[in-house]
Amino acid sequence: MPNSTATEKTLSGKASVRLTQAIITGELAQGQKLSEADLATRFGISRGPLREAIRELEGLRLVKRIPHAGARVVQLDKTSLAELYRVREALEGLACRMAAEQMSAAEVDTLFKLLDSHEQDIAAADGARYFQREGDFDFHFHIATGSGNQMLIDLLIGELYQLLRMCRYQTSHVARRTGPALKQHRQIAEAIAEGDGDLAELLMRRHISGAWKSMSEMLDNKAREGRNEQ
Amino acid sequence: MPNSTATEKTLSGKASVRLTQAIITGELAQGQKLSEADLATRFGISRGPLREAIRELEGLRLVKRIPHAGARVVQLDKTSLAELYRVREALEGLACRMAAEQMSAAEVDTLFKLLDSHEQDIAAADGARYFQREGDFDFHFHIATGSGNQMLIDLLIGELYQLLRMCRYQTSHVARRTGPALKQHRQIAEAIAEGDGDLAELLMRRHISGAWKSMSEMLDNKAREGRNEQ
DNA sequence: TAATTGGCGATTGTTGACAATTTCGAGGTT
DNA sequence: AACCTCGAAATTGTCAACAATCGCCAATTA
Repeated sequence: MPNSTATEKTLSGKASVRLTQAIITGELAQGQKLSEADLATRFGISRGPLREAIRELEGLRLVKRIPHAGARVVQLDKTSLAELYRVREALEGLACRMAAEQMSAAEVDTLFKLLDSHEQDIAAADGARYFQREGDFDFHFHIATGSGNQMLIDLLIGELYQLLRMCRYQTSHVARRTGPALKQHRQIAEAIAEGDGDLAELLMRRHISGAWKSMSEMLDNKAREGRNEQ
Repeated sequence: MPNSTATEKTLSGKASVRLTQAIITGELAQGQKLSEADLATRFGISRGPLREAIRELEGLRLVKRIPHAGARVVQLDKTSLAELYRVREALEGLACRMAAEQMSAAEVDTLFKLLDSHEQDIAAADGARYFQREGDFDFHFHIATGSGNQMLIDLLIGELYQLLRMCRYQTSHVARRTGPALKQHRQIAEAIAEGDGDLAELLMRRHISGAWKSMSEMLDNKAREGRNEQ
């Protein structure tokens, strides 16, 4: 529940969060065309606000619009995901370094509490699911915010994370190793607590490039399965 | 003339580029409110397309919108600029590394031709002006494009560079040392030509952090002058 | 006199009808 | 049979009127 923009009172705002949800959950499939008339009637609003909502999602990079040809949900093929992770590594690396340099003691404390909470969730029955679905983002969210760099925060939370959520949600059915990830999170948190910017950035970059490696393999497996099924 | 989006046939598209120009040149001052009715009549269009244009600029981070309270041109104070340059260093560093890793020979050639052209412009009478206003961007544009990472390209060209252009255009009256910048550009281009990603990233980061240092000093001087005038 | 509240004006949000453009299919031609 | 052209339907873009919300100023009250 990010909802960065505090715009939930206006119709276009409501439509925007609803559309975002629909896209992230896959209710609107990747590459699917967004018919203005259809969606407007489905949401019970006029086409005006709906168009603005679509433009808002365009800003979040969740849809691509072509004049006179309509808007489609963005397509995340393997190439795009590789690009996304590469950019993410650079930006989150920076965020992590800045967080280490200037997070307040209270914020660091919250960070560790987050980790404890996640550990418990994982111990629980369906913890793995929860962790991979949204819990993981709490950690990265908190670090991004802790960077204190508003532009960086906007870029990460407002754009990259939406795409990541979409990708992750739609591949959440496959198993994931949550153990290593949590251990890496702890290491990162400790580097931040010690104010070691160099180490914090290094660990975060390694964490993300590892996540990409894992995701990349998974996509290959999925592609192979798909071929075999046919 | 970036105009990434090939949308110039629709009214909202035209209004968008016109607004962008007005903001970058300072014809619309920073922090100024954008009245829908006023701008619509000034552009000879209806409020509908104009609203969409404003939302487009919101995506470029050139305006900030608050529901029921209107849109204002973004305010670039020193803090925001520091944030911008920090993010830019990370992203252009990455772009430069990737460009070094995989730019084609033809692209590298174009890069050097660009540098030659810039050198001549500087030699000319008002070369310094031209260089600082737009010519410099050609160089960074080309490297961003050469990274081959579409997401990175969108982020740099679609968002960061617009803000930089605005900032630079509006401070273009002050003197700038163009010599060192051009020399650094040459060094970067050579690192790219040799495929040395590490060096290319290092040099680009240094180039940008140096640019920020120079810009930062200039802002301080300006602030001091302002104080003395009063 | 200072703070509060009420209403008035201005601005933004929303709507449904209308215009322009693209797309898709039918028909004819080579 | 394949290709091109033309036209109609569907979709997007634009408009002007209407409704809702916010900010400001004045009147009122403690």
